Amino acid sequence: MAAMDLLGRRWALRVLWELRAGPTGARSLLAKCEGLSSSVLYERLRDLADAALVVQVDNGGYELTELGRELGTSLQPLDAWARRWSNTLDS
Amino acid sequence: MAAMDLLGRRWALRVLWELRAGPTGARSLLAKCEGLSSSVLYERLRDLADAALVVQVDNGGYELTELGRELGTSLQPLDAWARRWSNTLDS
DNA sequence: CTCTCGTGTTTCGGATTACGAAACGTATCG
DNA sequence: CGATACGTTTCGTAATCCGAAACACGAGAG
Repeated sequence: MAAMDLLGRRWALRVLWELRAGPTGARSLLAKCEGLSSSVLYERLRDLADAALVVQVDNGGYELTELGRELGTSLQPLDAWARRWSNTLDS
Repeated sequence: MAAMDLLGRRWALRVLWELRAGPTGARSLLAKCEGLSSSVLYERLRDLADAALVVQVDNGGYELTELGRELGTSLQPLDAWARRWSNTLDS
């Protein structure tokens, strides 16, 4: 499964996750992802760009491509599950 | 997002992915995941077990828990997307 | 019983990757 | 001209991963 090789890399899924909200700057991504270093972020952004899931916009920020948004929506059930799981951890 | 910290680790998602098919042995998982080393596999299996997503069965193999199966089904749209994406790579 | 084969599992040295802070280039605002 | 904010790169250190080897255990065969 080729998609897993890409999404399995550290922070790849998380970065995609954050980009679902819309165009986001690099420094903003770093702020949202606690523990992510800038060097790794740009490496992942290149990975995702090479896979045609992300493109860079005029002002320098990043946003999902059509393909990336499709992946984003198919991540929605995972989002729902993660929220439920997060709640069971509290109790 | 706590789920991302777990699933963001290398091979974590992929191992879960493979376990959706049903109870699977460790050596079988190594065969399915080309490039995965045994040391990392057992580390991930421990991670997933600590998160109550995976349990070890009598004969030594591994299978998803109820929680793990829920996560598995929420991965189904991602599965469908990955297949579509894999096809676009061929053309 | 013993030998063999197929498991799950651990160990460890070398290779790869990630971290984290610093710095560079550029643009904008006062 | 500073000062600030941003995208980006660099680099030494730390963490992680790979990969092969080995160990432990059980099931069958001879």
